[in-house]
Amino acid sequence: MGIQERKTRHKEDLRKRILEAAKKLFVTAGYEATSIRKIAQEIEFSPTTIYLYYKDKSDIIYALHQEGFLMLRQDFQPLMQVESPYERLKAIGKCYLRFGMTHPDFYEVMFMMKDPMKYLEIHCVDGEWAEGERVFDLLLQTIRDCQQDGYFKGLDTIEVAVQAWSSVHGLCSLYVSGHLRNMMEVVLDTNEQEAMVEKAFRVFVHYLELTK
Amino acid sequence: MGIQERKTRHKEDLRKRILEAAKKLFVTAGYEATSIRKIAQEIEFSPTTIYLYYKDKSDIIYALHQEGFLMLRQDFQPLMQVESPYERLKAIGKCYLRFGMTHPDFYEVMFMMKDPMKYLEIHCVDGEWAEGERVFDLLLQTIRDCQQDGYFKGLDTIEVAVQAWSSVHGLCSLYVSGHLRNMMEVVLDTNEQEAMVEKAFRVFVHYLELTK
DNA sequence: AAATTTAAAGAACAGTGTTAACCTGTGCAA
DNA sequence: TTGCACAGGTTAACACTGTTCTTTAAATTT
Repeated sequence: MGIQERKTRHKEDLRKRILEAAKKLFVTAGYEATSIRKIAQEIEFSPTTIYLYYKDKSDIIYALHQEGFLMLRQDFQPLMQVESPYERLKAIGKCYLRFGMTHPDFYEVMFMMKDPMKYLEIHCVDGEWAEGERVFDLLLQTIRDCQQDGYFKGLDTIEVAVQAWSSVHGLCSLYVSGHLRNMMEVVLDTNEQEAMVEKAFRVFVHYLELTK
Repeated sequence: MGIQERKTRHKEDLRKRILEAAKKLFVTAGYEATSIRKIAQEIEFSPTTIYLYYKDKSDIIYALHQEGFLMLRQDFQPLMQVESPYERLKAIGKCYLRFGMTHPDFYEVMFMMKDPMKYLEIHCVDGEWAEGERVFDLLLQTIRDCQQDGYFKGLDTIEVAVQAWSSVHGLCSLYVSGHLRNMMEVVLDTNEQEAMVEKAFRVFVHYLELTK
């Protein structure tokens, strides 16, 4: 049935077009400005049509959430080739920071907003955050490798991983939310927060080096 | 003019009652559920009356933002008596974490939401985030004291402070947003994230100890 | 050709922040 | 005492939001 195929393909196509329109609005105008009606206007369909392809708005932003994780994993992939575990760990940290700073909107959806996490709790069985798990596993494995090289002696792998994640996430989220910027303007009157993020990261790396 | 006084006092009173109603809704139902109309219903006034006392909604949430910083500073105050700078630093970190975990809604407004920061940019001259500055100064001074005791040798005070802030903020925000919870459920099937926050904090403290 | 399924749209509901226009009672000067 | 200005408060309305119910129109199947 070639007709059936073409129809389902067309349907998948529209589903994709909705997501593309949502992403366009999302990255240009931010989450606040991304409404169902504006998405509909973008693809020249009725707002209600969107509900034939996505359950609700949180379903769409969850799709973006997943797309963000795909991007992040693709950024991470080449780093897995780095042989030295510790250098790999540093590279992961740097890469994570760069991702957050170059895609602040995606970072917000992926790691800061409550909505996508609530979506998981409601729609999935329980905590089926596969995308997050995959990325975290990369971190876990790298830290395990570091421990075999003598780093993080006597420390629990998971605890080290959560702490490391918190540190880089803390920098990213303070950057994305604008809190770092405001603090910088007050403490030292500069708005070169990018430089400060890098410097703070280096301080963290300095701490890690002491564990060997 | 006793009458004039009573009137202005009554006006101040209503301004306070609006904020109290907003806070009540805020802590019981979260930010999302705190609407102008619901606040008005709570104080049994018309929604438009609120606009006679607050410029707009962001003005109200900024007031809550400030109130949160007042609470945090009050929590911090007794810690300033701790003589040992390093013990004081640890106490500040613990206190910050506890604040975020016991008042997640306030923490969100104070350190995670973009709105209050944007309010500052628009309404004030430029970066007049006095409340944040005060708290950060406490951290800065404590780290300076630590450095005199031999900690953080060869490191920049501000960079150390930003890094420390990022680390505890990272833990808090992952906790508040629910991301830590979801990750915990996947990696190790437990939802005792409070314990994990504490453990990750101890790992961080362990790092800091190595700088001496 | 008739019946049925399907995609899309229209209208509407309940909610949001916010503004302009309109009362309505109080205080004061003529 | 009358007229007036002004404060505090409300009503109605605008322009949005996400979402659902009902309806239309086209395509497919019988």
